[in-house]
Amino acid sequence: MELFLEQGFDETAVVEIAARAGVTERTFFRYFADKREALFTGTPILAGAVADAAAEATPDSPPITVVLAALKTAAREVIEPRAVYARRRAYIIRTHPDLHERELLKLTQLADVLRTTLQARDVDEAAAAVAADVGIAVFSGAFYRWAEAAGGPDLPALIDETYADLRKLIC
Amino acid sequence: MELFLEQGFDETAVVEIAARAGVTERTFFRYFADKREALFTGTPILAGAVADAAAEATPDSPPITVVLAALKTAAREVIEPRAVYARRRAYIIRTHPDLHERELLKLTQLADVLRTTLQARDVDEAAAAVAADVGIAVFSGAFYRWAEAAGGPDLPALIDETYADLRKLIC
DNA sequence: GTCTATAGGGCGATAGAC
DNA sequence: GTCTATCGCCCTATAGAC
Repeated sequence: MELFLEQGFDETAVVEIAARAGVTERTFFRYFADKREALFTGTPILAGAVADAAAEATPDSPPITVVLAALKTAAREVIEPRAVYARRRAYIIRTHPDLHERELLKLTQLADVLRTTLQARDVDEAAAAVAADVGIAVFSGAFYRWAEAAGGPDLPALIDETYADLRKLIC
Repeated sequence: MELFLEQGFDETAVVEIAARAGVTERTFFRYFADKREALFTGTPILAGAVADAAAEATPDSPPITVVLAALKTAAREVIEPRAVYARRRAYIIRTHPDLHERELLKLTQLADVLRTTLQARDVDEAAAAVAADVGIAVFSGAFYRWAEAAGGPDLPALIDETYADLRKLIC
């Protein structure tokens, strides 16, 4: 992140990152499948928090409630405590299409985690898929607003607002 | 697509594609920014059809109605007539993460087109954004189901079904 | 069209941890 | 003595500069 902020993503070669970390280029690629992956080490942590929160939800809650509550819990536990880092990272990603692309892939993987967790709670496949996708769409919209406006509402509040917008639109 | 189906995406070098097309490698890169782009020549056509259909919708229709109708029209006009091609292409993309990634980016660009079109019709920014995102989520879920099951319902019908699932979930 | 940097993968050698 | 992390050097294809 230091180098990406100093020089830009494209202008930073893997060999430079490796040098600053005190390893060789080859070692970098043992940790990260490609250069972009280095900005996504947090994804499994977020995914784990989301899965845990969803698994622990009270039985018989509607799937969309489970999903949104899990995302809010994860936001509170893993994103808010690293707010400065998360906003810097979001800025780099937002300004580079290749990274944006990778982020979108990670978000669908987060949806997969939610879908699987819901199915393990006996939600049927179609409903689980829709609930997971809607949840991720809401989360991602809310995260975008949150990252833009430091000092505004916190992320769980923005998730609620974004979901309210959605209900207003289609109900 | 011939080469990707014969040998796989990773196993096909740009120089092979260029050779089969009777041009040089350099010429390939004049047409396509990268190897993946060659599978997305249809995106501007789809985006154009969506934008046209959305712009022509009857005034004062609710935004989500405009969006879904535009996507169904575009599906009928540009995807269904090329169904065999579209399913082959979807198969290649689905089985390769790098291509899946690029597809996700193209879908967000399609959402951008819808959002802009809605705003030109005096829909307010937040509502336009949500309607566009929901529309694309529904479209993409429906397209996935359609691509999986040749011989099943057509794409517009699946868009309606997927949207019905969504309403059942959150209304 | 030519020329070049860099991403990214393969593989054997080596050094330290347990 | 085994296991794992890193290195070092090889290679090719992508993609960008001119």
